[in-house]
Amino acid sequence: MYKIAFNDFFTYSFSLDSVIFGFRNGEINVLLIKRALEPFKNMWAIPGDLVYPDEDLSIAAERILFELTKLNNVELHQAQTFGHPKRHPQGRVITSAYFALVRIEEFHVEASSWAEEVKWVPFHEIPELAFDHNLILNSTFELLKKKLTYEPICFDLLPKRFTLNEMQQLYEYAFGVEMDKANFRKKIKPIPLISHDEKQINVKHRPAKLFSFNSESYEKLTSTESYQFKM
Amino acid sequence: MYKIAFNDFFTYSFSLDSVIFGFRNGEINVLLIKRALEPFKNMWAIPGDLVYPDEDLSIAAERILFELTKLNNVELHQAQTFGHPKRHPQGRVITSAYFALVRIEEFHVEASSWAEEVKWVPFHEIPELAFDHNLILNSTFELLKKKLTYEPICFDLLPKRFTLNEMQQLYEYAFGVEMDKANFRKKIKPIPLISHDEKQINVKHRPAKLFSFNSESYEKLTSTESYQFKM
DNA sequence: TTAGTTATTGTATAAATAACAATATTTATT
DNA sequence: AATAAATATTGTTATTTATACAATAACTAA
Repeated sequence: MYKIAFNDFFTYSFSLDSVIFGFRNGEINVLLIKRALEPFKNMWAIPGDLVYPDEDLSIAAERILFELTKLNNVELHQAQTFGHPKRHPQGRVITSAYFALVRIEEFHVEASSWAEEVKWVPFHEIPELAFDHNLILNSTFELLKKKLTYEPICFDLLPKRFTLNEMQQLYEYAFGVEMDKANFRKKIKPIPLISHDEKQINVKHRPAKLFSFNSESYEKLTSTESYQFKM
Repeated sequence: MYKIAFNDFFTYSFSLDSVIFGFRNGEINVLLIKRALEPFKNMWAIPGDLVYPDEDLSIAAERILFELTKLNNVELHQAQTFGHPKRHPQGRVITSAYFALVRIEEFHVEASSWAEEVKWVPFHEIPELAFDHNLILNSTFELLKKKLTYEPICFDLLPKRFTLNEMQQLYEYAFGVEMDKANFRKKIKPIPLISHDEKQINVKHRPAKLFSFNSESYEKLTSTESYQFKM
């Protein structure tokens, strides 16, 4: 049993890596950056960097994401922490994954700092990434799938006003299954949606009605009744 | 925007704290230790300590748990990570919570190293703990509750052979609700259980039949069919 | 006007949920 | 041995939810 003085432990670094999910053309996308720095220079990665010694984690996650991609005002949630001693070639860097769900069309992204490029990539077309980022991404996607079943987070990915078919496509893409249209609509009956008088435009078939999530009504339901979102 | 050299970031420390859950007398218990060291000397805490610079996280979690409580061979799972800059009075220490589910009666626990005492405490009777351990414990209990609904982990807490009533009590304690006996039995029908010819002994009423979880059958179900554990 | 395409609603059946009643098996007591 | 007390176990019924598939409606493009 070896003994180590307290200060010997202060030889770590700590980073945060953010998985930003978006939804476009029926596909769940992930925001990637191209690294302009060693290690893994020119490889794609999820945006992440080291935390300042006095910085709270969620603050740091927002700062880092903004520095690399100019993405701002997104709600970041913590996922898993990865700490294999050799995961970073330059030293012991433990990292926590964060994730956010955004409406792609509402946000501007732009490569900045040491990010040479940024782009949205459909989850099922993700290339080999720097560090253990494929591992991080896969584990975070699993978390997303779980949350999709018991929290109304699909509405953070969908446009403010969406068609029921878009909502169905999101679930179909996430879980890799096909669903029956009629039954899907029955299943989501308990979810408080606002049905608008508006319809799709510029589609070359019968346009679908637009809906939006009624978050006020959802808050009431969850606080008063024993309502539980379920998909 | 201030600039920091890479090495300035290596001023962290990293710890792991383990929440060990057990089930006894109809109550979910948590294993606590009494700290023999500053800071928070003499306060109760969940077992945790610093990670060695070259140590993988899950290995470290096992080592630390054993050093403090002599608890061995338990399956630890990662929960949330806590990193508030002021959470540790002696420096920047980020910590990841781990948790395990054990059968109290099968394991020997014993205070060791800088743990002065160890004891099992029912979750609803937890005192004020050192550091942010109440926060960690509560968030990990929430995670446990979620997992209880979609994974057959209650069987890691229950005795190898248990009565259906004990199983029901576990869920009732976790979720703070009363359930109907008859309906509970119908609800768990899809779960593969082995019904034994054995009964409770030393009870002063009609003894209940003993069951055990059929994990082989469960593995088959999850791999072949589209079976999903659900409670 | 009509074919093509997708949106939306309906119907019938099976399965799961929930509330409550009834019966069975054991221990403790007379 | 008979009976009360306590808990285990199974049944019954009505209601809701899930599943498969059919039918109808609304729009575009030709």
